[in-house]
Amino acid sequence: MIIDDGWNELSFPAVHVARRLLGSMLVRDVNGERISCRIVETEAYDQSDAASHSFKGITPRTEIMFGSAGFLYVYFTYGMHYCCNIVAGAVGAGEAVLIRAVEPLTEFDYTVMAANRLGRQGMDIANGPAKLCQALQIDKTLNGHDLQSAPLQLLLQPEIPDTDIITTTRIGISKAKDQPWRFYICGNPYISKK
DNA sequence: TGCCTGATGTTCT
DNA sequence: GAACATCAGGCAC
Repeated sequence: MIIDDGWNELSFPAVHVARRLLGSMLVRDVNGERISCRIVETEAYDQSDAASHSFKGITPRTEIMFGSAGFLYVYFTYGMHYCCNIVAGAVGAGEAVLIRAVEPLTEFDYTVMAANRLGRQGMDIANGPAKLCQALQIDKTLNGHDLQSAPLQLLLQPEIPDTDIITTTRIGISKAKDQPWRFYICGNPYISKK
């Protein structure tokens, strides 16, 4: 099923896809409820990148990253957090885009996400890769999930103008820190703090 | 506001 | 056995 004519763009390089995904929507069905949110911050990773899980080649964990674009790569980190990526690039390229922050679209979405975050309030309910996974109840059971289908769908939206996108170096990593591969929507209050 | 630290499981060497 | 694409709480200033 083709949701959007732009879907094929996901097989472009991760740096392109990371920008393209800004403003797109994620729709999550969980516990009989539907949460909709907008992607406002991303980071690109590819195989040439020492900070990327794919840097050392295919392992049982990273094989999803080397698969088809448009699938979800979920990994567990720091013993207590999940982070989610959208696979990008050609098959075998080992590229992905880390979703760092989303914003709820409606009051209802905000309420459900805040509840998933154990009642946390304000702008920090999903402004971090582990936070948004908690808010949207994304865990390893969704690793390898096709984002064209429920219970988690990616809906591509018209491209955000370059003038509204801020590009910076990535945060929260120890290797390849200088790559300017973090992107967020200018002025959005839901992005990460660092 | 900013720094420090504890919590914790998976992955890889 | 160490590293890790993190987060939240506590403390000093």
